[in-house]
Amino acid sequence: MTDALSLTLAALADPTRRAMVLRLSQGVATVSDLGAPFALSQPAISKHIKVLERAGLISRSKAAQFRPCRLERAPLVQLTDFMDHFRQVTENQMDHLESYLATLQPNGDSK
Amino acid sequence: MTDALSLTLAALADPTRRAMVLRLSQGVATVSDLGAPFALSQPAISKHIKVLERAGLISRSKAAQFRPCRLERAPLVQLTDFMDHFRQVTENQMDHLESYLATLQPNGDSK
DNA sequence: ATTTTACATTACCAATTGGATATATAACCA
DNA sequence: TGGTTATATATCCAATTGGTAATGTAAAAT
Repeated sequence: MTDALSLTLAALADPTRRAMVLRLSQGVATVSDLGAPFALSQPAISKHIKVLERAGLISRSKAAQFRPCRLERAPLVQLTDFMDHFRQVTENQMDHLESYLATLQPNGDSK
Repeated sequence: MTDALSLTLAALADPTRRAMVLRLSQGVATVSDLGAPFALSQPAISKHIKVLERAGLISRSKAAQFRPCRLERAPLVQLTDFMDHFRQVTENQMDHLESYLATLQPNGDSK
């Protein structure tokens, strides 16, 4: 399971890491920031972050003792592109309802 | 890792299973159909399919000796909804280019 | 009735994962 | 200098995963 998309999906297949990534979608955060919400040991947090980093979902810089993390868009874009393959399957009932209602318009011609 | 979204992501974090799911997005297929493209033992195929089933991504019916599989939309919708949280991050340059070009139209008013 | 087809289940294995504790490193602070 | 803060690394462990070969089962086909 060495390909990029698999790494991304595996990294996101954990609620702790998803919460971290959601947090990072609001802006940069340190390792401690990311770990604060969880009742986990510090090494456990470091491990989770390393998984995200290995998947390319985040990158880390350096500032004093801190390692600020920020979200990277490439893997998210790749995953979104993959999900596009299922557009036909996932288009929801609201969408269908809208098209259906459109056919019911009192002047229901297409132009 | 027992929640629905984690199960879905873990199930998709494997190229074999992603290929199966893509195949199923084109329509129903039997277990053998799904396994045919891969150099894997039959139990390995059955295992992969069971992972997809456990994640709710597919359901199986019965027809003679066959167990036709079909894609279920709910987990895909849930995942798409999750990805929507990153819309701001993933909106691509094409989108931005389009909006930018719109501002350059020779009669660039909004209506 | 027997064989074949399609699939599931079992038992086993190596590798990976998610957690913990304990220890190391490195920068800031007093 | 010494202590504190932020983070990483090293072990260790149990559970899960992805694969295999062997066997079971149920319906179809001959």
